[in-house]
Amino acid sequence: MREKKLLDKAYDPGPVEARWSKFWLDEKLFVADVKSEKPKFSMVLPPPNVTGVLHMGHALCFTLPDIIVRWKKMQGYNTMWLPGTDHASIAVHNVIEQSLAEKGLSREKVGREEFLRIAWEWKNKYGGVITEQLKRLGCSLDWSRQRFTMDEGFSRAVKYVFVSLYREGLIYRDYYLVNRCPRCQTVLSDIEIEHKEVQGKLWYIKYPIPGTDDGIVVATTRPETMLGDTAVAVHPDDERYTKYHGQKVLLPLQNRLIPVITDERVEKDFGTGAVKVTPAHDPVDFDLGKKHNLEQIIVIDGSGKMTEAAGEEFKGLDRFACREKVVEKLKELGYLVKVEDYTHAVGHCYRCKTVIEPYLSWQWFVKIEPLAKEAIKAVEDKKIVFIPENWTKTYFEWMYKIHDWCISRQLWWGHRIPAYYCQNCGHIMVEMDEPKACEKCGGQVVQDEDVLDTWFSSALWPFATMGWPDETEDLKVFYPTDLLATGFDIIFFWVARMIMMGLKFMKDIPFREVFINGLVRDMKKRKMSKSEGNIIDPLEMIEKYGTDALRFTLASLAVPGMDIALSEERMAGYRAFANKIWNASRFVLMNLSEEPVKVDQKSLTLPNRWIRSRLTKVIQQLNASLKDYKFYEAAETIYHFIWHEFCDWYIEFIKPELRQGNKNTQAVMEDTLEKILRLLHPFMPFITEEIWHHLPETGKSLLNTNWPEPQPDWLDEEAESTMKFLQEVISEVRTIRAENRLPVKEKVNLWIAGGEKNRKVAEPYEAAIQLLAGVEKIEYVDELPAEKKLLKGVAGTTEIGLLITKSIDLRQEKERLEKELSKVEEDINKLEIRLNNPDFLKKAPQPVVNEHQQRLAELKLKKDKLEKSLADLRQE
RNA sequence: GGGCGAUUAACUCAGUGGCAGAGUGCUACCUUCACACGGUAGAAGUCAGAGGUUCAAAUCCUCUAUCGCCCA
Repeated sequence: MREKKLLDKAYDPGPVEARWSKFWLDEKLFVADVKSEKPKFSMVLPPPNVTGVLHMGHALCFTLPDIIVRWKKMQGYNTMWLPGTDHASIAVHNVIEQSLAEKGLSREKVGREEFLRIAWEWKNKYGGVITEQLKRLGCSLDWSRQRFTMDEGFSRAVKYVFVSLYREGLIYRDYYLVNRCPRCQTVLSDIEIEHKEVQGKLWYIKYPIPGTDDGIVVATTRPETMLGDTAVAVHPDDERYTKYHGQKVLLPLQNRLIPVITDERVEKDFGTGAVKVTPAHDPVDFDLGKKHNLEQIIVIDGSGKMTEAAGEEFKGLDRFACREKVVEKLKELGYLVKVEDYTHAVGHCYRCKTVIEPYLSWQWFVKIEPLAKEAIKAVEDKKIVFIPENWTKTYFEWMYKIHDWCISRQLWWGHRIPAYYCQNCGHIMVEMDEPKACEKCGGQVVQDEDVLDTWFSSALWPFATMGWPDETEDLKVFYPTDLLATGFDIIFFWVARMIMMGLKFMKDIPFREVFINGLVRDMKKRKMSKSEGNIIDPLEMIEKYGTDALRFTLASLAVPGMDIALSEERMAGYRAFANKIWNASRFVLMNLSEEPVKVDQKSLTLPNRWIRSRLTKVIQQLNASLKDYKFYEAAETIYHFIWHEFCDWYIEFIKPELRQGNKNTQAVMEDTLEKILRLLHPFMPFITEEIWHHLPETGKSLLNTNWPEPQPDWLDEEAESTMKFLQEVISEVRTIRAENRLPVKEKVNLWIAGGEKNRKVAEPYEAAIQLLAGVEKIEYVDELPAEKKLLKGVAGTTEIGLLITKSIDLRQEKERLEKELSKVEEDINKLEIRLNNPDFLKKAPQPVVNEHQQRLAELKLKKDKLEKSLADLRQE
């Protein structure tokens, strides 16, 4: 006797998830074995910000690869999926500064050391939130290998990379115009700037020629920068300005004489064709200034305030206040010619949305071209492939016109730049360890105040997490990784840079495939954002619908290359699916045989042959879909199979056999459910694990079982077509019933035409037909008698009739048949047009023609039968 | 301005040349002994528009319109 562990009537995800989550971790089921003989499958998790809380984007980006990892693990791979968090320089910095501000403090007041102490304390306290949330998603992450981008080993790797690149000349320091966020008080790289269309103005300002009434009118969107102008530029071919070449104009408000220069880069069509040149505050002007040897006058400082150089009147003003004052002043003095509305793109800080200020300063840069070249080649040679493939183009577009990467940040939380300056002679030393004194003059050294861009360290994630620069076992076994799953928004920030750094320092690609998932949006396809208030919180969804439902929803919506419009209803639908599986399993468990039984493949009844044939095809389909990361297709396949084949037909069909105590059917039923649980496990790990443990004779974890192999000898086309016929008969009876308002309780007698042939097929399964169609008695006849009072229908090409006792409204029945007839006639018409076309017969492939002909023949048969039934009806 | 993508049932979306599909919602009936988080049946489409290629187009090509995103 086997122990029967029955299930409750409804599935309650909460306790089940808590239990298995803990079990998987306690039993270390996700921990990879570096000594394993199995082939490896490795991934690194895109490290979420340590400040972060789980949002739907994470949920998607982590659920999809988890499906792959669990699938691979069950397929016998030694899987390793490495988790961790990112130190998120600016984000943490902002948090700490804010908390200081609340206490009336500032980072300057507490000092660097204390600031970092507070930051670490904060990290240790709150940094684990997102990791705990990740565990609730059920991701099979190897927590024994968890890393943090600022842990000791990682910091060493970062320093090592900086020092090597510097020594190779790929990192340099330069006085350059960079993007600075006046609020975050740091510079940013090009790609950390978001360009947004802004309704602004175009101010036309006259710069007079001294001693005349004449002058040059320039147009600008930023009048406040005029205080730092050092030239006016025109196009050399612009005849309007030829006479001014080589002249000087007077800069209003500052009363400085500045030259008129010529340059091809000036757009003749913009404004008046003459532009002011502010080398210290505009990227184009910066280049012009270098080319024409112009002075760089800084009039706006790093906080967005006007400097001394802006003049007594403006100094200390905020840049926008200054703009107003400059405009007012110009107007007053008669220099303002006109003002136009003007829409243009303005750079904003990607973190705090403040308008970026171009800022002239000493910064560190990575010389990117040599690195990019290799990274482009790796993708060109298809050593790394993007999925979907069209992201390759986006990657190339960016890589071809890539700029040097500004990596210094004026923040304290992060990897401090290992550059040391001699206070005596100014010599720069870049070292792993702090030098005691200047190597040249023996003078005292101070370390660079700045830290590195967070992405500089994330770029090392795939190998620094595995112990690099040491030659570890992990690196040998698990690098390069097989797959990286991430969002398209960080292809530039992260993916491209990992490729560059991986190729540079590991001499090998960091991953073979990059799966780019879509963005999760709301039902109106808007981005989810706090300010819109349209956030769907994954944790809330987990509470309401269960993790499995959330995971399945995300999988079913994950069409590669498409954004996801998420809705709660969908999740409710998949919670219902979970409940459906639960109850189907409940049924199976209630009907399990007392003794263990083996399936006898040779003597299976139809439904068993059918379900095993279908199961095999489903496994094949799932493998194909998952191989191509078509999660939606895989989800749909398993959903349809479980609900609409296993539950709707198989279970219903075998009920009579179970009542008769058919042991072989019990065995197939149990075996099929067990395989279903395995197939569904990657998508819905919790409920499947729970149900599986209710089955007798299982093991430690479903995760340790093998992914079912398709069994070619289970394929059974004959069983599938017979089953189809029986399904059609049952459906037709149900349709006739429904259309004629015959409740299931009123038993009817069923007549099936087709004589002995159909008797042979249907007779063994009469019990099932009776049960599923509400039939009392089944009669087999060659043809349905015309004189009988039968409600007639056509199942496939077989005529069936329902003999009823009570009289019903025949008008209903007539309408039904007429409607069906007209549909059939329409289809016949379409097919005939095609089949009467000689070109079609000549040019279409033979199988297609055959298929059309066969379909037409079947439809004609059906039409005849429908017409006959209608005629009978009219006679009554 | 350059690039990418979308437009299919009321909604959200599958569908890469050969019968127009799914889920949800809707309508009607049914509390049948796994499940009302359920069952059965049904209605529902100018596949954005125009042209072209083809025996055959939702699918390939061209143009147009609308909407999104990325980069200047």
